[in-house]
Amino acid sequence: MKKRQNAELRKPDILKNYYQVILAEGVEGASIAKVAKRMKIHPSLIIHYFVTKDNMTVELVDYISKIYKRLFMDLKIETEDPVMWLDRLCDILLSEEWYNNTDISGDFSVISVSFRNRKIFAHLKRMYDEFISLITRELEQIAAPGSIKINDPAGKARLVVSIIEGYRHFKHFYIEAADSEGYRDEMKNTIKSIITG
Amino acid sequence: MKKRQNAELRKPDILKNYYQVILAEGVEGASIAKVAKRMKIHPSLIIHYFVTKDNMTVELVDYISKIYKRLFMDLKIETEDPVMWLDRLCDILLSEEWYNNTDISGDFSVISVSFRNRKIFAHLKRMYDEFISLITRELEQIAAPGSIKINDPAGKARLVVSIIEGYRHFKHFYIEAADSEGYRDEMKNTIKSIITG
Amino acid sequence: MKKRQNAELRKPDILKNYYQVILAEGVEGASIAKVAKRMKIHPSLIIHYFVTKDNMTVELVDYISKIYKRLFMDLKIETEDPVMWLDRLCDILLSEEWYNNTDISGDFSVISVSFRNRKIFAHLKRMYDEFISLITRELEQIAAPGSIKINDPAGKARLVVSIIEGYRHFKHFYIEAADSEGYRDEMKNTIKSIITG
Amino acid sequence: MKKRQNAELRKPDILKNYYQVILAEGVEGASIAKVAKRMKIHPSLIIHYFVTKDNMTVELVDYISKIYKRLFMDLKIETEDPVMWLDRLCDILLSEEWYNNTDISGDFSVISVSFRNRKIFAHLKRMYDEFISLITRELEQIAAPGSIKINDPAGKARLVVSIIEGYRHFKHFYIEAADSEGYRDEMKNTIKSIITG
DNA sequence: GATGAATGAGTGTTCATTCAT
DNA sequence: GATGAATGAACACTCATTCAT
Repeated sequence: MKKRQNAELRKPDILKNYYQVILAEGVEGASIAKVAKRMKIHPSLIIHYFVTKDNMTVELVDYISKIYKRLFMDLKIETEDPVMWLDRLCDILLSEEWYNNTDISGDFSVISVSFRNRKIFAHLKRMYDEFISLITRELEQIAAPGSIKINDPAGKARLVVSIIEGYRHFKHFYIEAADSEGYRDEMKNTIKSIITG
Repeated sequence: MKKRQNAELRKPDILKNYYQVILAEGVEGASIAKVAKRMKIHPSLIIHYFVTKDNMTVELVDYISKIYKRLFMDLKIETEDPVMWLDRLCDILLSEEWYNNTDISGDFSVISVSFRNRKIFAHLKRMYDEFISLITRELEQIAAPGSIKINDPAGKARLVVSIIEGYRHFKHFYIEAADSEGYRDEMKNTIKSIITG
Repeated sequence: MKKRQNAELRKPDILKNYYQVILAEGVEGASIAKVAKRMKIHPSLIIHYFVTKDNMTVELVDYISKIYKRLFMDLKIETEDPVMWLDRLCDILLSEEWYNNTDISGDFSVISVSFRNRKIFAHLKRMYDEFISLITRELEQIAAPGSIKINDPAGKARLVVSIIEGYRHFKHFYIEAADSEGYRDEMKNTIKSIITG
Repeated sequence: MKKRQNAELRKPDILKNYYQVILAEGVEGASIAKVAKRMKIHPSLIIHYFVTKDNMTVELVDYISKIYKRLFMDLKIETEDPVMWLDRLCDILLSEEWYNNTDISGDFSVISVSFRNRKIFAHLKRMYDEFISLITRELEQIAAPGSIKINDPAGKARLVVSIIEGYRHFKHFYIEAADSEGYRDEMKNTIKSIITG
């Protein structure tokens, strides 16, 4: 009846479902049993693959990291002009699409766990590190031609990431606010002025 | 054995302990039993006061709100000069002290719950609304004398709050970074330029 | 706010509500708390009146007995002719109205408790004894003129009661059966032939 | 320590013990924990097999049905003569042995639940349906030779079942009555006259 | 008479996990 | 690889009851 699969295939599948459960019910509501039910497999099988729930959560962070990274790498900015490139980059990071693809609900869930779980903290930090490097590289490319000057691109990247996080954080509560577009514009200007300032 | 108390005294006491448990073990680890154990009372007494755990969590948000508000109201900025006032305000919002008093771990916990619990969402939003009004009022006072011009103080306040949240969010992962002070300075400048820009 | 009342008035009121809860949720689902909630009073007040739940249940049986007795006493058979009287009596005991007034669901609940609770058993038995006497008296009156002969009216009454109980018992499962009327007719004939047989 | 068993063996065993607990303490007193204690297994194992208590109760009805059916099927009436067969059948249905084997206390418990639980109602009704068919078939066999005439055997069977239920119901309260034997005789005559009448 | 505080036992159920198959 | 049996701790919550007010 059940197809035999190997870990390579099965594990990401389980993680995906685990993440879905977390999105639906939060860390406090997620359990191995619910993931198993969702997948119509036996809970023991999940243990078989991940040994402990804790383990699975750690691997989940890496799974999310990988997805986010791919998401960012897939960004296509179709211009060579540094000014437009920068503009486009800001647009993307504040876009509705990016906001929706990067699931802030799930992020908050795992981040909230990271306060008490060193491993999760470490793996999440690595994810942020990677994100910052990616932004840094972008900034360096933008600055390369010389028309735009960016001092300390790594430091700027950190600022940018932190502001984006604040934006997402804040947006959760004010998502439907009438002037959300005006708010986003202000955000964008802020980021741009930080980068070039 | 039985210390007889009333709701007025007991409820905040329970909430305080509930919060401590959440800080120590996260929402996913917090339970009525653990709170009761901490207080050396019977779990059912907690139910007696709050009827459901959900209820208690909602009341916890209000409890936190009240504390944050008082924390902010108690700020004493001892100057009359608008420029220094603004400087001091930024200092405070980014200060180690403020960061430590406003427990981001707890915040993330309840925020992460707010994604799935409408009541908690509403009560948390009200807290943010209040925080924004407080900042708005500060900005209006700063702008009142005329030496500093602040367009749309409410909008600015929102930006500021969102940036502070991003700062706290980010700081969690980079708290021990060598140049955290430099980072804070950049943050402060960013905020100041946003307000006056 | 709350009107002070005395036991004389309050107790039957509580019993009435207790009975309603049993009808709605069965003995297994009935609790002091639920009765209190229904009446918008404090559970302790119920304890104050009845001391224990067990006590209250025993008093409930007497309360039901009283109602049933009154129900029977209020029957008005408007004829003097013994044959018609008997006919009418059977009609009543098998009538939809009687069936609905005597709540079999509640009866089963308390009877099922009577298997393990001696007091309840005793009080319920007394109720049946009374019912049998009432029927016996009816039969004696019917037989008095001499046109109808009834041997051992007390024994007959017992048979009648037992058959009516079986009828009610059975009806629960076959209440909507198409030929329920035909079934009732057969029942009626059976009872009549038992009485006069 | 752990005796490994499978559902096929374990489930009826649990149901048997559940029934015993219900007999001893009623539906209102029966709990998963008590059943587990009785069996010296862990309560969660019961949940493992039945998922919910409700489920278990439904399955209990089927378990009882099966036992009753087998009880009836095992009846051996050793005669070929229709008159004696009928006589013997009535004897059995009113016998002390049958009364004791069919536990009326348990019956009342589950019946009282059936008023509020549709599933239990349905499963109990099916049990009665089966019992009625069995009696119907008996009556048809009795009538087959032609010496005894039985009109509408199915309808008669229903009457018989309802009277037996009334008998059992009533007997609970008058079990030790001095003339219980006389009462049974009258019952028997009533039933016989119904069938052939 | 009426309420609220407090208890402690008990409820059904969920959970992560272990082990045998 | 996959499932089912089994455990034991924990969960939120309900219960009847006691006591002080």
